[in-house]
Amino acid sequence: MEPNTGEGCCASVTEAPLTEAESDELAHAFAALADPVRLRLLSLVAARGEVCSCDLEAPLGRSQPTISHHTRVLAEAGLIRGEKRGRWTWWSLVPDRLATVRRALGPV
Amino acid sequence: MEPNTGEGCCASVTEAPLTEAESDELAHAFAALADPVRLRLLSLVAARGEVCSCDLEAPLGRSQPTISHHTRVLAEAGLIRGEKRGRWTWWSLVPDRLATVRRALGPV
DNA sequence: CAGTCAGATTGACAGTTGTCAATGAAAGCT
DNA sequence: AGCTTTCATTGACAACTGTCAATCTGACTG
Repeated sequence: MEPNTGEGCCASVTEAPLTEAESDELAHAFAALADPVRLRLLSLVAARGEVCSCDLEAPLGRSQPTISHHTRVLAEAGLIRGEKRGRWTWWSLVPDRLATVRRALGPV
Repeated sequence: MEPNTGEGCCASVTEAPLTEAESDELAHAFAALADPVRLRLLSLVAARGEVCSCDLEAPLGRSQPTISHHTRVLAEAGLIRGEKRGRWTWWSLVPDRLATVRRALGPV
């Protein structure tokens, strides 16, 4: 069994004891997922493929600054990516990052 | 495509917009995973199969009340299960729960 | 029964987080 | 240039969270 160096492709909770660096990194990702508004935001982005911020306020029932806060948290965790086009910022998923986090919870 | 009722077996962020109930439930699970000490605790339990609380203080570098706090959070999220045998509480994973949370992050 | 040991609970405190109103910044329109 | 729209940033505040010292509860031991 490979030692878990903290730099590998797939740190997993169930494979080998996590290093501090790995657990910090993973905890950051899970923290981004640990809010119901952000989870619904994520599912809206997933459902529509691409969404601009202004289309999130109504379905999520939060103010514009709050939406901006949540998109930033998700983006900093690498789970979504924003692309500015004209006046709009278009948000989309980062599937690889989601897959990495998912794999951290155990064998596929 | 099935509507997401909030009572199904596998609410998923990437399948259909989450209901508020689903996102609350999921966020609770992710919040339990959103701490590096708890992630390392989880990986220790996974590595050894069964662990008693007293064996967690040293590797995690936290006091006994803090360990007790973290095991409680993980247990309330359904991710680990504690069984009292004599003076010790033995902790083990709940694989089904881990799988459910994992599946919430997308298709297998 | 008195003592010890594993673990839970309580209380306190500092640090973090979700929220919104107000403001700022950049792009497009007239 | 001036106005509007879209989003980001700042500041403030209440709520929550991780941590430990102190204490309490049970279970075993002698």
